Amino acid sequence: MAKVTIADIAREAQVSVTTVSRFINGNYGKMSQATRNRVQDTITRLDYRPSASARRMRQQSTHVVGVIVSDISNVFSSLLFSGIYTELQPAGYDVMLMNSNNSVREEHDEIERLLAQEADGLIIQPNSTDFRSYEDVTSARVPLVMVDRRPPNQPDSVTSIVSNNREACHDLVGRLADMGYDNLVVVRRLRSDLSAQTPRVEGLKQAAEERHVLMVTIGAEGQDAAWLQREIDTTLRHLNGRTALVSLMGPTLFDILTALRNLGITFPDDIGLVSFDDWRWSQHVRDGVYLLEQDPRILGQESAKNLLEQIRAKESGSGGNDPYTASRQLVLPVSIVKAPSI
Amino acid sequence: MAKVTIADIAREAQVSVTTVSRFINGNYGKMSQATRNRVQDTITRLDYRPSASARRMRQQSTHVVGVIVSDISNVFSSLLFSGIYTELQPAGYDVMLMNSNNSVREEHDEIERLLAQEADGLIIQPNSTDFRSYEDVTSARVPLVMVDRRPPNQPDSVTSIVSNNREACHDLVGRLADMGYDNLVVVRRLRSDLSAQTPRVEGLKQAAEERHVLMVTIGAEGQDAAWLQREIDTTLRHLNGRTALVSLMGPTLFDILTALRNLGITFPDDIGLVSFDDWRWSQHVRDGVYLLEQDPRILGQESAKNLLEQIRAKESGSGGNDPYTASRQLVLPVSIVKAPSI
DNA sequence: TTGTAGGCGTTATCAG
DNA sequence: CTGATAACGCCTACAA
Repeated sequence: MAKVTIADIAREAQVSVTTVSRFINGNYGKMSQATRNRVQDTITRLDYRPSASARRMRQQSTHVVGVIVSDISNVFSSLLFSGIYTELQPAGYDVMLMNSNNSVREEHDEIERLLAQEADGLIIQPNSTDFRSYEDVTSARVPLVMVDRRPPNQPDSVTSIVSNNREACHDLVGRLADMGYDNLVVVRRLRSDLSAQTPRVEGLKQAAEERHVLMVTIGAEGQDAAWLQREIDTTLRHLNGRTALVSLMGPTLFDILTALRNLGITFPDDIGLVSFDDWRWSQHVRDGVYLLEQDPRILGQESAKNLLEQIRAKESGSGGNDPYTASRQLVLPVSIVKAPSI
Repeated sequence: MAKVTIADIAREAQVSVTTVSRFINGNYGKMSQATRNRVQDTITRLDYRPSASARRMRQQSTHVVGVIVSDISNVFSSLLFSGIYTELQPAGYDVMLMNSNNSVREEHDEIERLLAQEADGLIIQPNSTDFRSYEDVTSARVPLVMVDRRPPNQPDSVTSIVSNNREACHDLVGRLADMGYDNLVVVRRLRSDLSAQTPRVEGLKQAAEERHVLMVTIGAEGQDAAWLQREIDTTLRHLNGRTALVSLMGPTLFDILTALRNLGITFPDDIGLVSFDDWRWSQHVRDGVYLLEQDPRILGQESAKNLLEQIRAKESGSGGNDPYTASRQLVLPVSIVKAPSI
């Protein structure tokens, strides 16, 4: 049973392919009710479905959008995708999702694949600190949104949607200092060259200097929970005064809690504890952990909305068919989930 | 700057399109090193990328696989996707991900979209209790894997990959009875017609009868945390003896913990607590919650592996081009994460 | 209101 | 080793 095509429908329904094509595209305008019904019936009878591949050839748009996240098993990514999908699906776009695994190389491959798919637009959570990694996209004039992270040399002509990590961290230190904390132990665990943790560290560092708080950074990149535990233990032994532990990402909080439990360290009695995380499971740990929280779903929605605008700008051709006239720089607020862990 | 095609390369490199096409597909077998280099250079110079849409037209396969999950914001779904992607990406397949939102209607739409995309195969976490919802797929002879849930009337000719929910629950009751529990309060929260919770309830119920344990089910469908709290409170007041609370899905555990805290009920002192969940955050709640756990990533990997086999079976044409000769019925074990909450 | 025919970018089948 | 050319399934001027 070979695939049924528009020609088959035309023959069976005794009409021309043009008529069938018009029907498919909803141009009933000039079509007698009779033919219309006949075509409809034949289509359902033969179980015909127009080939998306063939349509793409004749149109400039594929109605496919590509999304590359850095780690799909992280809750952040799935909520981000959820937000993206919520906007794109009703608009008639299908989404190809790729996981770059925090690797610049894999990311590059995936960008090429999506360009080969002629995706109408790309949303990327980037891994590279060098925007040149993404110039294949811009030089093809493909609508592009960079979300969650921003390469330092990214031009303003490309959309960026991020959280105000830096400021939120700055404010956090102010609060900790006001509460009487003397030291800050920051646990960082970078997984890719480019990370939202970087601006966070910067914000903490600057504020720590301003407020004369001692800041120690534990770089736990590639280290396991046991290592982290030893490191925390050693570090705390060397510090005098009141110390707050800051976890720069959710998964790290998990390891930190294990370490603290094993070490018999409690919060907020022995130390203060703060973490970035995008899901509130930790509110059930003791009396809850003080959180800095993003809303990945909103990041996703805003990304998708802007991407659609770029696509429209490109199609409408008003701005010289340049999608990047619709680009946008957006910084969303990090919100605070208060809890008695500090 | 119009899109550069294979013809442009041919012209610039002074060869025929055939040669370029051969180059693209890696058929260097019969090609002088000279032309080969010339083509390569021209391709990079003009920044040429073959059009996936056009290739699909000429081939029977699209190298695209469609995945429909029931709720992408659930950790289960993202880990499932992660497993699927891990297998499919290296095999050269791109993945379109769709979220059915636990809705049979949306799911149906998405199936149609994926069929229109001529996906080489579909992996579905189904919402419908009636397999006829999926017959559009099978009648098009498109490779299909049903994962996590199984419609009662699904034929064995279609791959099913699920966990042994029923047996795991049966065993659980045995253990609870041995430990001296008299009552079982089961919190169910179905979100779609078809759910992995159904076989779980069945397993619990059967074992409860066998072991003469009293089982009460709280159907929290569509109810919020406050409602659940009241319901738990009332139920517990009416029970004599030792009671274990069983949560049939992760998100519900979250609400249950809130309720218990608000009610001042502790575990394992006042009651026992057990939950299904696919992520171990709850090991940090008190001294940890006893869990029944699936590995969604493995479910995903197995799904993808079988899908690839079906695709190969179809292409090789050995079994009369029928992908379903490679179908498989697989039941993976639920594992137990012990913790002193019972 | 309906039909004809050419072309979208690629691959496969033949010939050289 | 390389080329010419006919499909693939659909859309859209242009005709009728």
